[in-house]
Amino acid sequence: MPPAVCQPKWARFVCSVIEDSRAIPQAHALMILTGFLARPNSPGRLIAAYGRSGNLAAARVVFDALPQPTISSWNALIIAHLRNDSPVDVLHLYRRMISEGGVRPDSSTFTIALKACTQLSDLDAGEQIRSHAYDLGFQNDVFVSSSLLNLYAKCGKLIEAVEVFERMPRRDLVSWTTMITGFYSAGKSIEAIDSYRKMRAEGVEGDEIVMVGLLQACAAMEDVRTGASIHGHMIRLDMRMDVVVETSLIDMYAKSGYLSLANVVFERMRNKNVVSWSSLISAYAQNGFANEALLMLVRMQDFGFLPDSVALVSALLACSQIGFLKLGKSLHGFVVRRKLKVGMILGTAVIDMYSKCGSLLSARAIFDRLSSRDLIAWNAMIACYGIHGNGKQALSLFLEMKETELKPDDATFASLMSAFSHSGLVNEGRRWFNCMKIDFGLEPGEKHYACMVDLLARAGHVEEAFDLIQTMKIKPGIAIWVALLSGCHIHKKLELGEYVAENILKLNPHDLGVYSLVSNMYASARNWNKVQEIRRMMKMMGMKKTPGYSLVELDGKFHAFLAEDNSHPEYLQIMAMLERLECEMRKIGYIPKIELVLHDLQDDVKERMLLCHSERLAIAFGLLNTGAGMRILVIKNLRVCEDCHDAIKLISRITNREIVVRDAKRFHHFNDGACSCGDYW
DNA sequence: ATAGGGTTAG
Repeated sequence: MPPAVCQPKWARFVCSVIEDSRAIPQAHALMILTGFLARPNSPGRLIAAYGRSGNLAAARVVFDALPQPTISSWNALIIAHLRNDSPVDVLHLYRRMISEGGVRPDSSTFTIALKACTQLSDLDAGEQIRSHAYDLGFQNDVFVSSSLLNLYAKCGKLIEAVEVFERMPRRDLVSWTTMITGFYSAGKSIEAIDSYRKMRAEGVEGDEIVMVGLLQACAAMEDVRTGASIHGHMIRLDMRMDVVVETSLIDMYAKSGYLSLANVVFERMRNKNVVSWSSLISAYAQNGFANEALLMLVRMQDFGFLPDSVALVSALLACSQIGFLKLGKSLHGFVVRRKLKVGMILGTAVIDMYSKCGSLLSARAIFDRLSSRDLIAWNAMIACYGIHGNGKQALSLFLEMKETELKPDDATFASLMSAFSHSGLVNEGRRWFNCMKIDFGLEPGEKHYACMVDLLARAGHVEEAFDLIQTMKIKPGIAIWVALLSGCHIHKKLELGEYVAENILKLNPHDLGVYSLVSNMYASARNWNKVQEIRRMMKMMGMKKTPGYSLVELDGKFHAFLAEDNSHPEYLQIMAMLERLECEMRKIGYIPKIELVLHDLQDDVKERMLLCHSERLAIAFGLLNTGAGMRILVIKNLRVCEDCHDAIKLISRITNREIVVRDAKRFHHFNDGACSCGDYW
């Protein structure tokens, strides 16, 4: 034992050195030599220091050497495990402490144990801890209560959470914040904002952490007004803006569609981390700016940040949107090389990327390799088969899923029904549409009805489709009537068609495509007055057609084509190619469907317009710039017209190429004069 | 001595 006079010195020395993780072992040795370790709180300090430095093993050695660990040592050891992401061990140690007896757990013991339960979403363990804490008289402890409140809220037990909150004798900023984020994570954003108002009414001042919760709630509601006013409030009060707050601001602006504001916040950040970069990438990807998202992925690496799985998921989403298979593949490779765990979210993103880039088989291979699959993963894979027009596979996957303990939801059925509608599987469609309601208790929504009407009407069961619409509890929207109308058009049900057309016009559609469908209907019925009227309506309303465009990738660069687009540098070669092809096509029976062109023009001008549809320009460009036998992938934002569909089939045969076109609804794999959709689109 | 509330993704 050192002389008593030395102790304060030792204490100061040990305490200062213990903050430096490299010096902990030396401090440890000194503490043993000097007997300092025998002081009541010293082992706790040492264990905590080892815990902070991530050296759990050493923390345990110190603890195990204690003849009679005090509560501070127990707590320090438990906290060390919580800090090092071992919530399972936290509960383990907690139970060991209880069963070994000798110490009385205190408020922080319960607090930590409850936090571990929250991380594990283990409500049962939480209940045990709660009852133990209450037995020992901690029911009014703010720390225990807010930890319990958090556990309930994060596990979706909102009623219990509110109960705990209301029983608290004293509510401080932390308990309010817990309640607010609890409401947010239970999907009750309005209640979250309301709670904040109540908190202020009780005179509690907010800090930057509670603002994060509020911003998340605003983001969920896409309420930029409230979000921006919170932002302003923070600036006025000169609150500390740390990375987390700023990232929440970026997310709030992005989710509300204000990308430029999100970008301003991002550019002004003094400290950026991987999360802030990821949130910006996600902002761009979610708003359809694939190019910007991918640029940011590159830029973050220039700034020394390695993309984490969140950034990769967003980048994969961007690849899906534009059909960037090459980059998607190399991102997948990056994931494998970095040995990132391909969890469900990343796995589903990879599946979605392969599928939307036309590689259905790769998508399935990844799906089969996932170690666990949740509902979203299954839904995504079923949707893959759907957009590729493979209804039978979609169904068999659905049946496989039914055998798991997962419960199909409305998204599952939306994917399944759309798969049926893309494959013309009428009987299966009828059967599972009814099953959805009867066996699964799911009320079909707009999407499900639209698929069913489309399926029935196009298969010729127009009246049945019409009857189905009559039984709907919700008011049928434009999509449903349009599905019925195209069925009427195909099957020449002119009388019903005119009635449906009237219904559609009453709903004031804003899409010019809908008007041309209606106009075509009237033209088939030889109702020229109506055709004229619609033409006048279209002019009067000054409606612009959504410009159709097609994308094709070459050497990592994307080339975009509009219809009749002469701006591309290779325009002349492209046109020459298309004319050459048309000549060949006519020899094997191609007749341009000039009736699809609505304008009052000479026939040869109409033919020319068809020839210059964006997908054909993109395909010709692809043919010109890729070697024989290479597959061509074209992404189109609108649907492929009937004439292009015919034409591309012939082009695939003449050029002996596999041509894949992804349009607004689905994939068309053209090969040797045929299309995978079998003209069913 | 230690402890409760916060950011991004399919």
